[in-house]
Amino acid sequence: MMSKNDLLVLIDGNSLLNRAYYALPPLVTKTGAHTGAVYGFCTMLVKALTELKPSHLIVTFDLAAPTFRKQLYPDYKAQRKKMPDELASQLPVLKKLLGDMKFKIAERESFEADDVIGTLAKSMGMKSVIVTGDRDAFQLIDDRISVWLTRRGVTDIAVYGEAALFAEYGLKPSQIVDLKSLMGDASDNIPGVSGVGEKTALSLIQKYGSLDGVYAHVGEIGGKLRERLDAERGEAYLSYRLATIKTDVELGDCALPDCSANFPFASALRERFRELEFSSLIKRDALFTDGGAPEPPAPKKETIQVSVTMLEKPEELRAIADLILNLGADTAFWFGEDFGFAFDPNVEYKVKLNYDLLSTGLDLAEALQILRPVLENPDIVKTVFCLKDARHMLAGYGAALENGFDLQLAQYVIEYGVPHDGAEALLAHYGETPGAARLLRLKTSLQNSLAAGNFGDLYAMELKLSGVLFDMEVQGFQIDLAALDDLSGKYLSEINRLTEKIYELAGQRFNLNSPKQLGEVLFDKLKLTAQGKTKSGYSTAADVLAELENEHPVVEQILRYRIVFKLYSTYVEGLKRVADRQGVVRTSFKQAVTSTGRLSSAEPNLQNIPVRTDEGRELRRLFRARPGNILLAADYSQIELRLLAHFSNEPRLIEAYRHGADIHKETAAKIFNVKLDSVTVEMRRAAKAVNFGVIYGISGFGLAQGLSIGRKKAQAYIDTYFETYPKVREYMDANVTYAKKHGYITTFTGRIRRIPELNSPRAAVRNFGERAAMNMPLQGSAADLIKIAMINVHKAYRDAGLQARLILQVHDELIVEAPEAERDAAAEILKREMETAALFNVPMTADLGIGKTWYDC
DNA sequence: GTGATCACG
DNA sequence: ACGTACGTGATCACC
Repeated sequence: MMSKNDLLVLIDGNSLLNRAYYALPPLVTKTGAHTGAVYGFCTMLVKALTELKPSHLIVTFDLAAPTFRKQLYPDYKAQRKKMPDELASQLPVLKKLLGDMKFKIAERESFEADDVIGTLAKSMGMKSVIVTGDRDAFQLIDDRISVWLTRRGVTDIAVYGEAALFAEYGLKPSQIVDLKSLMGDASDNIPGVSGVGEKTALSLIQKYGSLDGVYAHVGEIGGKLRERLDAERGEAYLSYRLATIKTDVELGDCALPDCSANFPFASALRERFRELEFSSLIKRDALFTDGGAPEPPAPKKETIQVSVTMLEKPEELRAIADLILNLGADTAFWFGEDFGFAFDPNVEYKVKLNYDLLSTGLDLAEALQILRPVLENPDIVKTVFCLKDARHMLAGYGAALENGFDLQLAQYVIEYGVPHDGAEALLAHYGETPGAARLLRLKTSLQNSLAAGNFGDLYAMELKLSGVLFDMEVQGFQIDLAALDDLSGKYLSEINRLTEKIYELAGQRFNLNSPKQLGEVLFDKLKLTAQGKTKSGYSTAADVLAELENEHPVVEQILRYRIVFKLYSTYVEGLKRVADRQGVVRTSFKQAVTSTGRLSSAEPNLQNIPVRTDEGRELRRLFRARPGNILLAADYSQIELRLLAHFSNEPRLIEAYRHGADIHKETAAKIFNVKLDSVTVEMRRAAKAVNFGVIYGISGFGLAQGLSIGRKKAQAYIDTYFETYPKVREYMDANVTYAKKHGYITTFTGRIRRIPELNSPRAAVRNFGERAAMNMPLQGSAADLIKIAMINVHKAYRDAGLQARLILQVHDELIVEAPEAERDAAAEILKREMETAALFNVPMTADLGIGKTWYDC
C-alpha cells in the first residue's frame, strides 16, 4: 500500500553528469583524479534528496550500444562529440559511488536514459519527479509527474508541471514531441524541418495542435514555409519518432522495494567522500545517519509542516474564497508550476486546473472568477512574486489585483543580486521549497528586512511605480508597419549589394556575420594589420576596422554592411516580430534587474532605438502617436553631472548650473587654460568626454580610448580637471572610502548597492569595485529621480482628468502620448513634475519636444 | 549557453 | 604590476 507521501525521484544520470562537468571548474584530487563532474552530480543529488525527501530514487544511464533511434536514423546523434576523457573517466567512479549509496541504477541496452525514465515514471503509478538537464523530458509531465530542470551551474533548477509548461510554451506535455518534430534538435541531430526554429514551430503547434494538425491545414500556410513543410514531410515524421520517449521498455529488474531512497547516507559513506576529497559534503552532518559529532539538538531552522489541500470543484474553491473574505486574511498567490494560495503559513490550497478540457478540475478563467472578490478587495493583502506580471495575467481574464505585496520588489530594494527571475528561484535562495505557503512566510521575513534596513519608503516607491509601468505596458507604442516594410526592402537590397561587392573584393564567399571567418579573411588571407585582440582570435570591432580603411577597399564596405545589417536585423525585423496586428509594440519594463536602480526594457528593448546617427535616427519616424494624438518627449539635461554638482558641493559646478552656463565649455576653458571665448569645438568635445569620464570613475586609459588620444595626454586632462574642481575628487574618494567601510554605497533615496568586489585580492576586480562605488550614487540617484517623476506625472494626469499617458522611459527621458487638445496642459505637467520631483542645490532642467513622431520630438 | 558586436543612456 | 571607463538588451555564430 502506498502512503500519501510516497515520491519517486528519477535521475537522468548522463544528463546531470554532463551538466556538472561543464558547470564546474576541473577539480582534481591530490592523486590527480578528475572529480569535478562527480562532485557536481552529488551536489545536485543531495539537493534533490533534501528538498524533495523522496521515498524512492532511481538513477538511469545510457548504454553505449546502438539505440533503436540509430537504427531508425543513422545520423542520430552523429554530430555529438566524443565525451572528453576527463569526463569519461568519472562515469565508473560515479556508478560505484551510487552503488555505495545503495541507490538503484537502471539502464537498458539499445535505449537511452530518457526511455528508461519514461517507462519508470509512467509505469510505477507513483508521484514522480524527473531530474534532468534535458527539456525533452517535458513530454512526460502529467498530473503525477513533474520535471526538475537544471539550468546553469549545479544548484539553479526550475520546476515544471503542467501549469508551468503551459505558462512558458503554451503547450500541453504531449505537444513537446510535435514541437520537436518541426524544429528538430541540433544536439541530438534530429533534423526537423529546415528553416523552422523554435518560434515558428511554437506558433504552428499552438495554432494547429499537433504535427498531424499542421499537415491537415498545410493549405492555409503560404510561402517558403509551406514549400519546406511539403518537401520535408518525411523528415518531420521521422523526427517525431526520434523525439518520442519510449514508455514501454522491458525492465524486468526494477521492483519498487529495491529502489528506496536510502537517505541520509550510511556513515560509512564519509570514507568514500574523503577519498574523493568532497570535504564540503563531509561537513554537512545532516547528510549522514549518525548526524555526525554530537548533534546540536535544535536545528537552526524550524521544520515547517505544510499541509496541501487540492481543490477540484468550484464549490470547494468558493467556500475557501468566502473564508478569506470573512477573515480578511493576508493571502499569498502562486502562479507558477501550480496555481495555489495560502492565508495560513501551514496550510496551502492548490487549484486543480484542467488544461485539455477532458481532464477533471477547474478552468483557470472559472477559478479566477471565483477568486475575484478576494483579488479585487482593497482590504486584503495579496502577496505575489511580481505584481506587474500577475496583473497582466489576470487582466487577460478580466480580473484586477488591488493591494498587492510584491516579493520581487521587496527583495530587490533589500539586496540586489538575488535571483529575480521567478518565485522558485527566490525561495530556493532562502533554502525553501516552492509553494504559496512559503511565499506567505517569505513576505513576513522580507517585511522585517525592509524595516531593519529602512527600505520601507523605497519599497513603497517601487510598488507605486510598478502600477505606472503596468499602465505604460498596456498602452504600448504605435509603430508604422507599412513604413517598416518599406525600410525592410530598402535595407535588404543594400545588404545584398554589399554582400556581393565584399565577396568580390575579398576574392571569396564567407559568412559576413561571423567575426571568426571575417578575421581569417582580413588578416590571414588579405594580410591586413591585425590587432589580435579577443580570446577567440582577431578583433574585428568597428574601431579596429576603422584604422584599416586605407589598407584595403573591402574594409569600408564591411563597416557599411555592419551598420545596415544591424538596422535590418535588430530594429526592422526585430520590431516586426514583436508588433501586434495593429502595429503596437509593448515593451516589458524590468524593475529588478540592474545594480544601480535603473529600469531595463525587453522584448522589444525600446531603450536602445538608434539616435546618434542621422540614418539610425530615421527609425524614430516609425514611432508615432495614434490618430488625434501627439507625442511629448522630455529629457533631463545632464542629470548625472548636475547630481555630481549637488553631491560634491563643488562651488564652480554649482555656480555654473545655477547660471545656466555651458558646462562642457567651462570645463574646456579650465582644462586647456584658455579664455571662455577661445574654446574650440574640439576642446569642448574633449572636455565633454572628461565630464562623462568622471561619472564613470575615470581612468587615464579609459579616457584615452574614448578620445583616441595618448594616455599621458588623457591623464593630464584628468589632473587639471581635479585641480579645477577639487571637491569632486574629495567626493569620489569619500564614496570609495564609505563603500569600503560599509560594504555598500547609497543613492539619495536610501537605495543601496553592495560592492563585494572592493574586498577582492585581485587589483583589477577591486578597481572595478571602486569605479562602481563612484558611479552608482550618480546613476542610481538619477534613476530614483525619474522614477519619482514618473509616479507624479502619472498621478497628475489622472487628477487633472487628462487622457495623456506615459508610454516610455529611456533613463533620463519620458515619452507621453496625449490627445492634441491636451498638448499644452500635458506638456506643462510633464516638465513641471520632472523638474520638481526632488529638490537639489542645482536646478534639474528638463527639455521638451513635441511632435507626431518620436523623431519630430 | 557564451562571446563578439553594437544599439542606447 | 595589471587591466580599465558606468549601466543595459538583441542578434548572430559557434561550441
